[in-house]
Amino acid sequence: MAELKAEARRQLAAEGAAALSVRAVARQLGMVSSAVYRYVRSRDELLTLLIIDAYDAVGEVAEQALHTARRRSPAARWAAVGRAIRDWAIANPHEYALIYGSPVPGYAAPVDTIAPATRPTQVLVAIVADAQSAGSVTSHDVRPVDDRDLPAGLRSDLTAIATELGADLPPSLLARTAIAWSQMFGLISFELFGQTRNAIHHHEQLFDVAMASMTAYIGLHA
Amino acid sequence: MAELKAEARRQLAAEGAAALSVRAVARQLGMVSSAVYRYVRSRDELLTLLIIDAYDAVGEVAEQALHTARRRSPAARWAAVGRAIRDWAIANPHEYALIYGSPVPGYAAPVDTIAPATRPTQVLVAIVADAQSAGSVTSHDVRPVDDRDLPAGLRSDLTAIATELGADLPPSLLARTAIAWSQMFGLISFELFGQTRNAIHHHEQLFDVAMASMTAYIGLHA
DNA sequence: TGTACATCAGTGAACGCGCGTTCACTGATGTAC
DNA sequence: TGTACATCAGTGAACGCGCGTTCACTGATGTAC
Repeated sequence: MAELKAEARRQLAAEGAAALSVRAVARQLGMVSSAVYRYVRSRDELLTLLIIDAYDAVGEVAEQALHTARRRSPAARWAAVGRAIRDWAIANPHEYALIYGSPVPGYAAPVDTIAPATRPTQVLVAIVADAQSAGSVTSHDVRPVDDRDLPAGLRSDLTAIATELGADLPPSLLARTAIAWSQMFGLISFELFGQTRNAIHHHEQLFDVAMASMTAYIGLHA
Repeated sequence: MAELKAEARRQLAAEGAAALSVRAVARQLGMVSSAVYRYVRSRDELLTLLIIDAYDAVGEVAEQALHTARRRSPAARWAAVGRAIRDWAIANPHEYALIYGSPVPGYAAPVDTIAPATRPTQVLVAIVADAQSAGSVTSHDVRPVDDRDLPAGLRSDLTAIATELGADLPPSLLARTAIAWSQMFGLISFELFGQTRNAIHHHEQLFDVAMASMTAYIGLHA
């Protein structure tokens, strides 16, 4: 089973999710294709395993980075986690694409993927929540400044998310966090998917500037 | 030829890029698969046509939105273009995924796609450049405030981009634009690719808040 | 200690499928003299 | 006005391929009495 997953991961890394096939995995493992069905109900289930693994891997990396940076400032912690996620994405582009890229056609993510999917997000939210409860989030003039800047529907979404994550975060702060969070993944995706090819060459520098910028935008102190 | 592209687009919309096949297109058109080769050298060329069309479509939509909002404030123009891009993405999710999602495995984008790919970006940059040359960009305290906040490598990338686009933009301002730009596409991708499923339900409201937030961040006045 | 039996990993053949691409061809339409 | 010829859109068969999945099976390993 471990070998199967390892080989599937290898093929994912080499060719991408679309090219992942039960037969190729079996071939590489020196067995007949039907033998794989002893371990896995279908190709989709194999894909699900890989998706969960990928979320766990990036979640692990994020948690590890936060732990290492735990004594530093909130802004430094956010940047450290961001950099760790980016490094992981660059090292594992197909795994990144599998979970943060376009959905695999015809594949519907089962419930088992939900929990691992939230791991990296939880790490980022925890940084902001900690800073907030330590009273160190700076107020500034870039909206949403406070909860009155948010329409009711969005405000209730954000309140529900905060409750779900057990974080005591005002919706406006969580909104800024979500915006910074999507900025981060947007930038990684642009870099990885080639959108900035021929234009940006110093991606790491841009990423660092973006992290500094976005932490200031959220209100995390340096 | 027009019918061929139309049918290919229809299949792309229905099933996604991975499922797009020469044979299926031919079948739908009531002809034999080999007939398609009279119009198109290979499946990859067909894909390239669709990619160019998609970039042109979203570019067109962005340009149109800017034109309609041309008398409004820079911030309102940015938001209008953003909303237009998001609307287009929601209406054409597979086309969006084709150009802004994970790259199609085994497909290498040819040179012909470069020019159309820059169209939406150019619209956004133009808004900022206009505001800048009108002297209406607000300075603020979120880095990068000025060019000294940028490392040399990134600064030269950004200078080159400004020159390329014929825009007179200081690197720091272009950096903020790029960050806001990737925020916007990150948010659209998260929404479209299901990353915020079960958490955010009022995507449009979040998007509008993000646009307001990011224009303030760039320094565009409302 | 030895035997009968169950479990389990993996085999091999087959199913029906769709794919991209090549190739020699047909028959209708248009053009030149 | 009529005929010979070229162009062109599309045909039909074939190539070789890889895929997911099912099914009855074999043979080794482990377990119970």
